[in-house]
Amino acid sequence: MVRRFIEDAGNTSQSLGVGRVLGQLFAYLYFSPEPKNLAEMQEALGISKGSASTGVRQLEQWGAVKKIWIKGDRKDYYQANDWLGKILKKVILDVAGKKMASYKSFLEEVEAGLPEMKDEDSFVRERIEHLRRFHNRAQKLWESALVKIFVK
Amino acid sequence: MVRRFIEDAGNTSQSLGVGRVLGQLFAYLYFSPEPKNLAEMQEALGISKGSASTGVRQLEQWGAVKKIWIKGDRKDYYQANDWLGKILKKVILDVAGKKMASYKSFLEEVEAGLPEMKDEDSFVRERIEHLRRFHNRAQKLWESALVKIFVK
DNA sequence: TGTTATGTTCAATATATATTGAACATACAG
DNA sequence: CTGTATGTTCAATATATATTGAACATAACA
Repeated sequence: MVRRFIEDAGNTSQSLGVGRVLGQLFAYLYFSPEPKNLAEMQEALGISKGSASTGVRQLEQWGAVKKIWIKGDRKDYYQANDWLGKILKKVILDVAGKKMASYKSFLEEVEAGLPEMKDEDSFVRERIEHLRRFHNRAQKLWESALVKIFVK
Repeated sequence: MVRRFIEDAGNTSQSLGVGRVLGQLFAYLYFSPEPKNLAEMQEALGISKGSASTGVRQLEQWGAVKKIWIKGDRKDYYQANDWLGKILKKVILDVAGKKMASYKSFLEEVEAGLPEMKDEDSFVRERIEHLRRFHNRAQKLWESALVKIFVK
């Protein structure tokens, strides 16, 4: 049963756009009472060493998982946190933030190209002006959303 | 210059996760004073007939573009709308909505599997309970966000 | 210090997703 | 009704992204 949940979680994380492994890893740890090491994750999920290592660190960066030291054991153990809300916020901030950045750099390129533009392209200039005004509003909205997310 | 903007828009839409063609198409129409037909789009962007057709209809569904009839001409012409805010909202609703749906169906599967679960898995049951509570809160938040987006 | 167990990196590869284009559908003109 | 110009569909293919795994790094211990 739990095996199936993990499988489903992998499919879901995949369609959410963060790759199959992350979902599987988190679900595996989330449903495990004891912390697990990389070898166990690899074995349980049938994934590679590299994926387990990379994936679990990504989860850690999102605060989805914490590292546990077990004395006398060289291996790194990991356990899922269950602050689901917190985790989701971080993931959204991270993912959406990257998208924001990509969009912003597009706008910067447009603005950089603007001076080179011939005067006859007044329609284009106007549209760019619209775009810029929209960008300013959207930027402010996004920043206030960031504040809300962080404060709450 | 405008050619470059269109190119950039394609790269941006790609990294935003909606494919290169949609960005190119919208930018092309957004910077064109006159409406354009499918053949022109195809020609200007170097894309296939299929892509032009499919892409422009997707844009239309998002309200990013409107169809124009020119009398005496059999072809369909399209023109960009410049309600950028409105468009962005629709796109986000659509994209995020699909993701929501995928996540929701995951949760449904988990709930469906629950009765089959052995009693000894009390830890798993507890975690599922957490998950469900989180889901309810998140669902409400999402719905209120929907309302805000639609009302404003 | 050298040996071993573990974790990390990144070029090669597999997988998922977007795009193409040829076959098909549609509708207007003659 | 037939021929032609246009739009659509979807299996094949190309592209972008995620995953693998062998080589490398690191640190604990003898």
